[in-house]
Amino acid sequence: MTDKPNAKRMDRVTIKDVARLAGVSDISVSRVMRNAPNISDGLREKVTLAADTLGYTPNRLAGALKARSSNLVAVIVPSMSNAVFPEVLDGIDSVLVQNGYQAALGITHYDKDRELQVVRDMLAWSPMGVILAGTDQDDRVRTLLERQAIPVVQMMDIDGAPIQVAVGMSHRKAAHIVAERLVAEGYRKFGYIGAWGERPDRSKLRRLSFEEKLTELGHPLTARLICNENSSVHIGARATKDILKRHPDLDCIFFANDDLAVGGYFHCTKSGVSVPRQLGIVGFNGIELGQALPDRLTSVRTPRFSMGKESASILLRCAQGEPVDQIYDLGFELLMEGTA
Amino acid sequence: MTDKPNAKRMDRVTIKDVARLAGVSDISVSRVMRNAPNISDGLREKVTLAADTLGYTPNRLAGALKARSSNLVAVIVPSMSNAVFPEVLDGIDSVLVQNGYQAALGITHYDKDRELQVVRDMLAWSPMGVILAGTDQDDRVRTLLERQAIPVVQMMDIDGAPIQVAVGMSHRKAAHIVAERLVAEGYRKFGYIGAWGERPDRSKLRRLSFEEKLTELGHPLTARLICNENSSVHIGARATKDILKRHPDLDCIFFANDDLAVGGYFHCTKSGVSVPRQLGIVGFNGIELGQALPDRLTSVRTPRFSMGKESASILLRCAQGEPVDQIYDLGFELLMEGTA
DNA sequence: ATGATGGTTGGTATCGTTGTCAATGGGGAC
DNA sequence: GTCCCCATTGACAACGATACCAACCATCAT
Repeated sequence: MTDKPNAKRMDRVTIKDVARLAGVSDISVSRVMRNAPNISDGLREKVTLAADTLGYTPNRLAGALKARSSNLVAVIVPSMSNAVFPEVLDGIDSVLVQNGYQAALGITHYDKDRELQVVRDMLAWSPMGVILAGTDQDDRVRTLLERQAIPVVQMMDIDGAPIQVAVGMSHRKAAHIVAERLVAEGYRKFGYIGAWGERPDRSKLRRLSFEEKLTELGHPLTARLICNENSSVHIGARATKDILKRHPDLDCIFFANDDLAVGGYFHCTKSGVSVPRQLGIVGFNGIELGQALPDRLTSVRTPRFSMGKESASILLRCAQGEPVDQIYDLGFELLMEGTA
Repeated sequence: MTDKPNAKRMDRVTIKDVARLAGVSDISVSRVMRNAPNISDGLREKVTLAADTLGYTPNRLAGALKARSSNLVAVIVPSMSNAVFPEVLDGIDSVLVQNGYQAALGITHYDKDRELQVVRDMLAWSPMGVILAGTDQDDRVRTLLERQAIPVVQMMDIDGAPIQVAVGMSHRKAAHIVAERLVAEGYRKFGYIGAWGERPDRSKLRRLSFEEKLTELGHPLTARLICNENSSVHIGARATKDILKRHPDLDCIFFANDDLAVGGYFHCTKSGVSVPRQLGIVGFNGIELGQALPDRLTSVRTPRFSMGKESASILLRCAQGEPVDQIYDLGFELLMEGTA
C-alpha cells in the first residue's frame, strides 16, 4: 500500500464515483462524457444524472495522457503589447471555443531562445496543434515541430516557406502596392519610419519591399529612421520631427504601423505641417484609431481577426484529416483616406 | 495484451528511456528533471546528458496527473479587445514565466455562463491557481472556486468582497477623487459617457461613485450617455456630439475610458469647441495614446501591468503557503493634464 | 431453429509520471 | 568497533482516464 492509504480522499469526484452511483461501468461513463457513438438513451440519462448530482468534472490530465492528445491548442505569439496580437487571439479563441478546444498562450517577446523554450513547454502538454506567428522561426523550432505528428499553422504572413500551412497576407505585396500607389499619386521624396528594431521580421520585409519597389520606380527612398523603442504614438511623433529636421524636403512618410503614423500626424498638426498637402502620411494595419482621426489615416487594413479565425479553422480541418492548402492568402485593403 | 501490442511506439521519449540510457532508475531521472533536493552531482550529470542526447521532454500530463497539480495558472479575463487586459496579461506572464509556470488563458466575453464554463474547463487541468478579473463573479463561480484547495486571486478592482485575495485599485475612490478635483477646478455642469453597456461592472461602479460624489458636492450630474457599442475613439466622438447637442451647457465630461475621451477630444477639435476652456475632457486609464495627444489627456493612470505582475506574485506566494493579505491596493494616479 | 449482424456494454491493461516507503552506504559520535 | 543518522537511490503502486478486445443481446435473414 503506497500513497495515502485508505484515507478516502473526498476531494475529487472521479469517473468511478459516477459509475458507482449510476450503476454502470467506468468506461460507460467515459463514453457518455465524451459523446461517443452507440450509447443508449437510458445509459446516457443515468450517467448524466449521476454526473450532475455529484458535480463531476472530467480530469483532462488523465484523459489526455491516455489518449495521447488533448483539446489544447498552443498559440504562440511574440508579444501582447502590440495590439494586433490580442485581435488575432480573439479570432483564434472564437473558433476554438466553439469547437470545444482551448487556447494555451505562449509569449516569446521576440526572443528566439524563448520561442524554442515556449514551444517545448507547449509540446509537453500534448496539444492538438500549434499556431504560431510568422514564418521566420528558428531551425531548432522548425525541426522540433516537424517531428511532431500534429498540425502546425503559421499565421500573419505568407512570404516565407511554411512548415505545414501558412495563413495570412503578403507583406511584400502590400508594401509594393503602397509604393506604386503613392508614386502614382505624385509623391517623390519618400521617408520610412520604423520602431522596436524592426521586430517582428515581417516589418523589415515590408520596408525592404517598399524600398525595392521605389527604386524600381525611379524614386528611391530618401530617408529611413528605425527607432529602438517599442512602437507608440509618442515615438512616432518624435521620429517624424527628427526625420523632418534632417530631410525637410520629404513629401511622404510610410510608417511601420498606425501608432507611429498617428504620432506623425499629431506632430504635423502641432507644428503646422499641412497633411496631406505638404506631407503625406501612411500607416499600416488600419486600426480603429487611425480611422477615427479628424482626417482618416491612409493605411493598409490587415485582416487581423480573420487571420486568427482562419488559422484556427484550418488547424481544426487539419486535425480532422481534411486536406488543406499550403498557403492561404487572406489579402489586405489599401485605405486611401485623408492623410495621403 | 491490450492497446497496441509490442509495436514499440518510437514516437515519445519517456523517462524510462532516459533512465535506461543513463543506467539509473526512473525515479532518479524524475528527480533530476524536477530539481529535487539531495541529488549527487554524478547522478545529475549522467541524467542530464542522457536526457539531452535523447531530446527528452517531460510529459506534463503524466506528471500533473500524479502530482495532482500542474504548473498551469488559469487566467480568466472578460475580453481581449479592451487593451487593458493584454497589458495585465503581460504583467502576469512576466512573473509566471520567470518562476516556471504557464498561463492558460480563458476569455469570458463578459458572459456569466461562459465564465462558469471557462472556470470549469480550467479546473479540469488541475491548475496551480486561478487569476480572474473583477470581484463581481457569479455565486456559482464563487462556490466552485471556494471548493478548490488552490489559491485564487481576483484582480483589477478591490471594491467587492474577495474570494481569497483581491489585487488592484479602488475604482470607487478614483471616481470620488476625480469628482472632487474637477469641482475644485471650477467645473459645474458634468456629463458622463460610457459604452459597451457598462461592461465590466467596475465601470458602472465608477460612474455611480462619480455621481454620488458630485451630488454630495452639490453639483449633481447633468447628463449621462451610455452607448451599447464597444468602446472606441469613433464612438467617443459620436457620443460627445450627441450629448452636447442635448446639453450644450456642459462644461466637463468624464469618460469611461481614454479611447472614448480621445474621441471626445477629436470631436471638439473638429467642431471648434475649445478644450479645456469651453469643455473639460477627462478619461480613464492613462493609456499612451492620451498622453501623446497634442494636448495631453487628463485622466487617471491605472497600474495595469503592475496589477498583473502583483497578482501573479501574490498567487505564487499563496502557493508556497506564505501568508497574504486579503486586499492589495496598488493605487492610481490622477493625471491633471491639458484637457481639464 | 441457426447463424450472422450490429448496436451496446463491460473488463483489463496501460498512458508516463510521482508519492510513499524501503534500502543502501558512508561519516561521525560514543 | 558499534551504532545512528542522513544523504542518496530504488521499488512499487498509484493518479484518472481511455484503447482495445470481448461479450452480450436483440434483430434479421437463411
